[in-house]
Amino acid sequence: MSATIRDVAKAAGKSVAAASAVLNGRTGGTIRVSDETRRKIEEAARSLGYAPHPHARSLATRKSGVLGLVFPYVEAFTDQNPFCSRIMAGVFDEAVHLKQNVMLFTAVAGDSGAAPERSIVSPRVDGLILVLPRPGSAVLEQCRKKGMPCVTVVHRPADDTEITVNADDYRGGKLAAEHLIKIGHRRIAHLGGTPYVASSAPRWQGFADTLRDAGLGPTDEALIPAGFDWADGIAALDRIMAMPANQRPTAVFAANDLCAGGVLRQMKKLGLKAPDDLAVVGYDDTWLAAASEPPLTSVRMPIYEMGVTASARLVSLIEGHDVPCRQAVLPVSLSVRASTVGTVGGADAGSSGQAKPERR
Amino acid sequence: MSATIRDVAKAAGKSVAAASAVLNGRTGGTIRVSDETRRKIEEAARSLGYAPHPHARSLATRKSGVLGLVFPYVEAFTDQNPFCSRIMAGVFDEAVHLKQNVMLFTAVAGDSGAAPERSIVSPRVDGLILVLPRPGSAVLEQCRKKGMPCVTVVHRPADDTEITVNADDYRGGKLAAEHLIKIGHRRIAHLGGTPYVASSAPRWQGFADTLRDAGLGPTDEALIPAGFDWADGIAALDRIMAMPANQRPTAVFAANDLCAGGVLRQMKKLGLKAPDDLAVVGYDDTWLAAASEPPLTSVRMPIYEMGVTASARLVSLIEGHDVPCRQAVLPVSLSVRASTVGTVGGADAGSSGQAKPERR
DNA sequence: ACCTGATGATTAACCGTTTCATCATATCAT
DNA sequence: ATGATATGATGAAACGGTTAATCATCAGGT
Repeated sequence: MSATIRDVAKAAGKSVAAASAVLNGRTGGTIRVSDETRRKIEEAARSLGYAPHPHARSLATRKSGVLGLVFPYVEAFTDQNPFCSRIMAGVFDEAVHLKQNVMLFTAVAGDSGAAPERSIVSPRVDGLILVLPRPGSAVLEQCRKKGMPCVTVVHRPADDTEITVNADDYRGGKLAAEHLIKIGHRRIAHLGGTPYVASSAPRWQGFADTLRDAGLGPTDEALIPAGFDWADGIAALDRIMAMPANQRPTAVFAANDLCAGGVLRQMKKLGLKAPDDLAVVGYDDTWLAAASEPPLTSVRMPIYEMGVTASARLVSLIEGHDVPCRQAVLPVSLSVRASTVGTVGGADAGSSGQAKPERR
Repeated sequence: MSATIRDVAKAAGKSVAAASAVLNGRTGGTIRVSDETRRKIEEAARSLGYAPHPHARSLATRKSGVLGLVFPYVEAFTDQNPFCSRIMAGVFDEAVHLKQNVMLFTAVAGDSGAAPERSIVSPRVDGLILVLPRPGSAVLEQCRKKGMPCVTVVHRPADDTEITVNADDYRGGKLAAEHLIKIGHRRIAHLGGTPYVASSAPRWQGFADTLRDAGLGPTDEALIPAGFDWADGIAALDRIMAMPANQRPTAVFAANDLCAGGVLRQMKKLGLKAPDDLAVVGYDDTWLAAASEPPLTSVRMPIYEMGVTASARLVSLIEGHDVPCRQAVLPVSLSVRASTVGTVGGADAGSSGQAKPERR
């Protein structure tokens, strides 16, 4: 059907080796061609609409030009939490920029029941980006065994040879605590602490250390176990309201924007107003934060940039350059909005969250 | 590095043809093997940890086992609108079910500036799913030219040979209008009508026809041009409030949930309450609808199912079965919540939107 | 003794590239 | 003349599979 390199060579009256060299710009090495030959081959390729067959090329070069992006569970794409989409956007954008393709996987057995790591870790991809909030992964182990380049995202590294991309979770917890302390709060709780999620512990650490340094505990009540969903926020608020009024926190630092949204929703239902009755800080600073009512103060996590970084590092790895600093930790910042400091900035609802990132 | 089929054959003391036949279950045809030989080959493959090289196989069989999923713009993944994520979820789930892989593309030139259709329409994939809200596409043309199997989603087909997956947009518009008429509204506007988006016209048609059948217009004021973003909703409400009170609609049918969310937000800012001051109907029935305040009545579009359908049809096409009914139109329904009928169903905020779809 | 058909398995071509090893010719210094 | 070097180009072997064509052996029927 489609023209092959042999067709091009024949049409130009030259050998396939010459054609291959010209078409790949590899004419500086052992193979040399005259300008005349180059012209003929290029002309033939153009007029035949030649495009190299990716699989044939991959077979010969042992490079596929494909990055595998692996999410830990099937619901990743359909989550309310925009985290996965934004990671994907960053990974994809940078991959395109580096002329790589992206193939999608989830690290759970399909209905065939076959072990997914066997099919994911294959020459189909040159390397893998693993989004791994929880420790341990058969795919990761398989990568090491087979020597497949691999970058983990939101993963606590098992040892320092692992290439990781994380946000500065400790600092995130610290920023939230500092902000709430600075605006006068004295009883502050964290909704979070999911034990198996890698980023939970450092966030709590940063938060707790800051409270301690300010002489404010942390008390036993400072950690209210909560997950990352809307429903977790609703449940958490109910637990707070069930506490004796004199122990009840005046501010909370939620696990993420979605959880914080649940808190705000439940407050509204109970007739409470943020920030007066309870100040609320979210995490991630997705567009949800800017769109919620009232707009949510949130720790901005550079999710898109984490995706970009992961792609860039993986490609470095694939090309054989060892990446300089194995464990990347991207900076976080605080977006202050009305859920902690009343109305800010006049008529505007605060900045717009992370809706439309720019390329670097 | 990894074991090849030749290694397996050697270890079993058999030919590669026999090994290939056994390992692919192709032993009924021209090639026959004894039980003894089969056992030896299977044993050898297991002990060597043999896995076939995908590219070598693809090269020989001219099938890659990869579906390409093409979004029209780079922001698809990072959009506030969960539409693209949900399509992707459906496509991916069904692909996994059918033992296919998914590769991601966007139909815009990367920073190389090269025409994307040349690299997307390639033997790298067996077929393509094109999410194409707007008419015309270089990728689509290229597909037809090269004979690559191809399914479009949310696309108005150019001719009836095109395989498409759509929701019943006409009925969606009708459902929204019927609902609002039934609960007593007489001046109803549609925020939408984006001319180049395929689904806009039929939605307006269904809406306008229903109004007409009820003897309610549509009047000139019944169509308020608006796009699909939060900001479009805000702008639309401002336009409505600028109208003379006796022409102002008492209900609006918004382009989608995001747009409806913008309307609700702006209403809150102006001290207006839904549904008393203005009833609002959204479209898509994503989780946004259930989570907004008040919860939004919305036309449910089976987005996830559209993705599933697209995958299933593409695989049929690839396998050579012509699909029975070329233009699939999936049913829509109406999720009634408090933004049109005050508090519904007592304490609950209405159903939960389309958060966690089940596999069929 | 000879043909027929079934059974079990192999050989080799092919898929479309890349790339190493080699070759032919011309130029240039000795 | 002769060997060395540079230039331009080619043939053929990988890469790791699939598969059509072929072959060897043996049992059964005539």
